[in-house]
Amino acid sequence: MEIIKAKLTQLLRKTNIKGDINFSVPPKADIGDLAFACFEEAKLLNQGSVLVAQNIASRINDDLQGESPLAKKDPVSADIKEIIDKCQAVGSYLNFFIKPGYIAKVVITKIKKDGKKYGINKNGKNQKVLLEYPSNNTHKELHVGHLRNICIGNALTKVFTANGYKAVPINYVNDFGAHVAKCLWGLKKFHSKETSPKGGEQKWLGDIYAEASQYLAEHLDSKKEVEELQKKLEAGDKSIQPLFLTTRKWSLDGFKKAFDELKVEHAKVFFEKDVKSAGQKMVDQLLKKKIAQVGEGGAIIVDLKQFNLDIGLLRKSSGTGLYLTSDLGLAVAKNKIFTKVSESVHITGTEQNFYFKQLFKILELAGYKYKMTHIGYGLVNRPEGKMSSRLGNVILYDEIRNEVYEQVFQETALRHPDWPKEKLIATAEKISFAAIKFDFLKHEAAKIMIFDAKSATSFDGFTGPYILYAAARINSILRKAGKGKGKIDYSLLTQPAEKQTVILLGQFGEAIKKAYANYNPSVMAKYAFDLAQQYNDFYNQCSILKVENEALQQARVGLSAVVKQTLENCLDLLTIDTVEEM
RNA sequence: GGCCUCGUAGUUCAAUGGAUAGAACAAGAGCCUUCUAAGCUCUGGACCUAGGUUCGAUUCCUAGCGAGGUCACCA
Repeated sequence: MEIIKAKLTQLLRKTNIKGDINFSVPPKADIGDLAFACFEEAKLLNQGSVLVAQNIASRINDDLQGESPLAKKDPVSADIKEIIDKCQAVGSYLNFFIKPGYIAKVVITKIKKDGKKYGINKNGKNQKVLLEYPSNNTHKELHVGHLRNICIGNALTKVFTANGYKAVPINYVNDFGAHVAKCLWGLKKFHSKETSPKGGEQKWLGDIYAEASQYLAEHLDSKKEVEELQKKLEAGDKSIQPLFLTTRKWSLDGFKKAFDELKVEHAKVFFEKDVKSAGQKMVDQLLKKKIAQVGEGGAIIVDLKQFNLDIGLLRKSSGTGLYLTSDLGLAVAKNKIFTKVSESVHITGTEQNFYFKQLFKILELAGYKYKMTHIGYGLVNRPEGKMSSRLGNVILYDEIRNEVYEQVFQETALRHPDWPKEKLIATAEKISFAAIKFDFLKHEAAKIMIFDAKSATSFDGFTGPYILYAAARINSILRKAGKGKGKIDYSLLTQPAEKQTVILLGQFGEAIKKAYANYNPSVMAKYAFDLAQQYNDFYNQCSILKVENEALQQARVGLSAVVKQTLENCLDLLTIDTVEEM
């Protein structure tokens, strides 16, 4: 695609165009394949009207193919006939129709050559970017929000990498805050006599935490006990250490299992317990530098009102820390381990948007220079309303995974009664994760989304399984086609469905750039769906294996193979695997 | 109340200020002796309101209405 654009740019330059030359894709294929909009040119003439733009479009069109000397003599315009069927001025646009055979040859050859690397670029110049997610807490369970967080984080890591950055996924586990104190307090107070954790260790802790939170909200006088416990915890008091370490391990083991199956591969995990004291030290330093000050009741604060960011609380009046305290310590720890970081990306829920503005401003005041980005993702709601732990309608990660898997397994078993059980299980697992991940990634991160188990487990339409199905069909064709021999003539691919498929394949690299520019993996989800849909259209319109002409058959098999390659590359950015059959 | 998001078909979601606002689901009508029908084709159906900037606004600005989030000892 770039080659064609470059040649067209070269051509257009000959027609007295002064401004930048950019191309867009017309809304419908029957209008053209590539468009040059003349609005910019009209603006340069200080007459930004639609009429002027229209005149320019038809003037250029005449220059290119009319009776003008340029059209007749210029070698470039002769050369361009290899590439372009025709061009047409429509309104303020100049639309080009690309020659189907030519673009098929160029695009397919390129994908064959690049293989798994097709589509990526080196724009990032190998700069180091830290991506911090999902920043989960011990002593609590993984719920559907964490799942969305992980899907986004995984995909963004891949997108950064595909754009030439050195993306480093890290995690920051909050294992040392008030929530731990609450949980341990609740455990000691209400459950000290129970010997075996109910419903699994992780769930037991989660339940106790929820119970304790609710109790404390109603019994304010118990707060002091919890605070005492937190102080002991932070001081490393021996009376609480063993219980802390045991329960902490329960949580971490549970996380590891989930991370493994979701393919999260953190390069480094930071724990709050290890960075908190460094954070407290930094608070002292900020106090010395007069960036921080003593506030109400002896608490330590930073006044950020001049930045319209209210006041940041760095240390409680009791002397214990908060999230901000630890996050400062985390910044210190991160910079010790990772040098020359160009950007640090944090992925959390949008409810922390304000918090991260404060944090970034404080770090900036403290002298940190690298780019800091917060990606907030919207709440995950249920069709029947808001999710909240108090109402007891939080969906846990395990629940979703099991529910989707059950449904996928049954459907797969129904379709393939002859398959051995291991194959059914392996296939159903892959389809399940594809369904789940795709459902979360097809939405833009910042927006609130509704998780509907029904539509996520559906296999129709804009879903992961739909795309896997297209890939599975291609596999089937490739198996039957066997190995082709000799050179394949891709210029035989001139049917509309073939041409459209090829053009879409050629746009993959631009989709990767756009996903990066917007920090938005849903661009890749949309692309994968579009390509699968386009291939299904081709599949229905053109016989592949049953066509008489053997050369054409080989070309179509070749096209199928590169569609599969591109689909796989695209799904890989979403950490979704394809299946051989389904 | 201050600040930050967001209002698009019945539903869930798209659209760097640019062509007739795209999909998917749901509804209705078709397509398997033919490469996997978890597929394809066709039919209806939408920019919260009022101003402003612009040749041109779903997109930018202002106000209003509506939804959500957040505003120092919570995570």
